[in-house]
Amino acid sequence: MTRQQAPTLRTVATAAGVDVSTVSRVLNSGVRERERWAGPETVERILRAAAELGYRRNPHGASLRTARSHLVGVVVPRLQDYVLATIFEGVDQAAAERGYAAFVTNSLDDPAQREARVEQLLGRRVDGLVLCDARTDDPLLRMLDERDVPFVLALRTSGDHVGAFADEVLGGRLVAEHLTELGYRDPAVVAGPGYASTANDRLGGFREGLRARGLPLADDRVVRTGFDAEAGRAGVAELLARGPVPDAVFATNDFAAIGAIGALRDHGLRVPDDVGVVGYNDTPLADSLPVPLTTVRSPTLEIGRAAFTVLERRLAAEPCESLSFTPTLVPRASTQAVQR
Amino acid sequence: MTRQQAPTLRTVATAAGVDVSTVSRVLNSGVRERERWAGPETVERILRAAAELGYRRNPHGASLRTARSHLVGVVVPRLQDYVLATIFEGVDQAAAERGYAAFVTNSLDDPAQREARVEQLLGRRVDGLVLCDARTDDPLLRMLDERDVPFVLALRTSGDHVGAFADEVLGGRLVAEHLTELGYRDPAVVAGPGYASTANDRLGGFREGLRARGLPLADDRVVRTGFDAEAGRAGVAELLARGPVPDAVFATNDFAAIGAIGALRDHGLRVPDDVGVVGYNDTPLADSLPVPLTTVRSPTLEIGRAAFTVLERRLAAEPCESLSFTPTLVPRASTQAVQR
DNA sequence: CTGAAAGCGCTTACAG
DNA sequence: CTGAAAGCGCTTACAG
Repeated sequence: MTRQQAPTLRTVATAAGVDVSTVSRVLNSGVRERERWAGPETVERILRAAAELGYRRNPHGASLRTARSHLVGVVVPRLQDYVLATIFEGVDQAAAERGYAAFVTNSLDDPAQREARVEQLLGRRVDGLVLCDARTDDPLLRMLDERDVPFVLALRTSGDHVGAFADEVLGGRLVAEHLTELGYRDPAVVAGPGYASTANDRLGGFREGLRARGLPLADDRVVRTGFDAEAGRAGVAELLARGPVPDAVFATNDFAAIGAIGALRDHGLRVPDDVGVVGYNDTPLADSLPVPLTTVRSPTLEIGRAAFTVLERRLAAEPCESLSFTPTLVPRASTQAVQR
Repeated sequence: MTRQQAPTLRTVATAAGVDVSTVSRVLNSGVRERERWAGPETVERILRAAAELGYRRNPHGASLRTARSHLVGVVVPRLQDYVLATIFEGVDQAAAERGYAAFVTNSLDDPAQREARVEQLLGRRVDGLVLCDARTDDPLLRMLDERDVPFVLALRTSGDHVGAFADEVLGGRLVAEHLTELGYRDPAVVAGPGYASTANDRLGGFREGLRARGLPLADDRVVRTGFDAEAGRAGVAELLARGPVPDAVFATNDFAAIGAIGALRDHGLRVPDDVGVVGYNDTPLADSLPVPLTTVRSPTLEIGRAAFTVLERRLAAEPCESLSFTPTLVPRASTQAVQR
C-alpha cells in the first residue's frame, strides 16, 4: 500500500499549530461566521494548511458524531425508465448542491422488493427518502410515518403525503382538448396501472375534458396496462380486439405510445392518417420518431429538484407543502385535423 | 421527536448480558465460524436479543473503525441512457448481494464534470469506482492509478485497464455479415463519438467485416456523432447531403437508429424498402417500433454485474483480469433481402 | 478567541 | 470462550 494516509483534522491542526476543535469550527463555518470563531490570522493558517494537505472531511466520523449522514435514498419503479432517471437526476443535482449524496434503487413497483430496498437504505442511515413509486393505497407510507422516517413523494401522489408533483389531471385535459379540437370523436386510452396516481389522473383529466365537450369516454375505450412499449403494444391489440377502430389513442406514456404505433401498424393502420396518437412526457425520442409524437411535456427534472427541496425542509422540521408543476401540450405530426 | 433511539451494539450487549465485543464478533461472523467465537447458548442469546431489538449495525461506526465503507461509486455518461441505466442496475445488484451500496453519477462525457464527480465520490469515501465513461485517451485513469484509487472500467475500454466489456468488434462484424448476406452493397455508418471505444470498435469490426467480403467502407460513408436519437437524425442528414443514398445505415446505438429512421423518412425513404437500418443494444423499444429494428444484443446487465465482481477482486488485492461478453445479432424487419 | 475533553458506534488486537 | 481497552475522525458543550 503506497496510498498515503488521508489527512485528518489532526493533521491539519498540527500543521496549523492549533487544536482540532478550532480547525473543525473554522472549516465548518461559512466565510461570514468564521470570524466569530477564530482570529483572521488563525483562519488563514488553517485554511492554507487544509488546502496544502488536501484535507477532506471524513463523512463517517462526522455522521457518527452528529447522527446525520447527509445521505438520501431515492426509490424509483425502475431507473431504466427515462422519466424516472430524469427525476433522479433532479434529486441528485439538488442534493449535491446542498452537500447531500443520493442513493437510487429500483422497487419494480413490487411491494416486497420495495420494502426490502427501503430497509436497505435505512440501514445505510439515509437522513430521508424520496419515493417515486407511491401507490394509491400505500401501507408502506403509513409504516414510515409511524417510524418517523422523513420522506417525500415525487411524481406519484398518495393520500395527502407531501412531495413534488405535476398537475396530471390538467395534462389529461390538455390531451382531450387537443384531440377534440382537431375533430377526433372516438378516442381510446391506453393507461398505466391503477396503483399509479399519474395514470389515474391523466385518465381522469382526459375523461373529464371529453365529457366537458359532450363526448363521454366509454369503459371499453380504456385499457389499463403498464408504462413501457410492450404495454402499449398489448393495450392497442386489446382495444382492437374489443371492437371498432378508435380514431385516436392516448397512451399515458411515450414508450407506450411507441408500442401503440407499432401495434396499429401491425393491423394495417397508419398514424396519423387512420388513427391519431398522443403520448406523455415528451421523451427526446418523441421528436425523432419517424412520425413525431404529439405528447405532454412535464418538467420532470424540476420535479426531482423540488422533491429534494421539500425533503430538506422536512429534515429541518420546517413546515412544508407540496410543490406542483404545470404540464404543456406539444402538438406534433402524430395527430392532425380530421378530414370528414 | 418520538423516534426511538436506534439500538446499538451496547443495547444488544446489555440485553444479552455480554460484552459489546462479543456481540460484534458473533454478529459479524457467518453461521459456521460463530461457534469459534462464543458458546452456542451465548450465540443464541445474542441473536435473539438483536432480532428482538431490531438491531442494525451503524455503518458509519464500522466504516470509521475499519476504513472501509462498503460503498462504490459508478460514473456513467448519462443515466437517462437506457444502456447505462442497465449497466448501473447490474453493478448495483451485484454490489447489494455482497453487502455494498452504490452511488451513481453523470459525467456527461465532460472531463471537467467527470473529475468533479469522481472527487465527490472519493470525498464520500467509496472503496472503489466503476467507470463507464472511459476515453480512448484518458488522463483521469492515470491520475487515479497514481493515487492508488481502486477502479475498474465497464463497457468502454481504455488502454489495458481492467474491467468488464463486450466484444464490440465482433458486434460490428456481425452487422457487416448480416447486411452483406442480405445483399446490401453500399452501407453507411452513423457512429458514436471517437472518444468512446465502443463506437470505434463497432465501426472497426464493421469495416473489417465488409472488407473481408470485398466491400471496403469509404470514409464518406461514415459519420461520427453521438449516441442519441438526435445524433442519428443529424448523422443521416449529413450522409444524405454528402452524396447518393446508401442502401443501409448502421447506427451504433438503437436510439441513434430511431433518429436515423426519422431522418430517412423525412427524405421520403422507406425502411426497409429503400434503406435497411441496423441499431445496437437491443433496447426494449427495438422490438416494439412500427418497423421492428434489427440490432445487436449485448448483455449489459451482465457487464454491470461483472464489473462489480472485478472491482471486488481488486479491492481484495486479488489478481484480476477483464471479463468479456459476446454479443449476438437480432434480425428484424428493418433489414430484408435486397431485391435487384 | 482557543483548547481540552467527551463520546458517537464500531472492531480488533490483547489478555485471561 | 469472553471481556476490557483503545481508537477510528469528527463535533460540541464547557471552560477559560
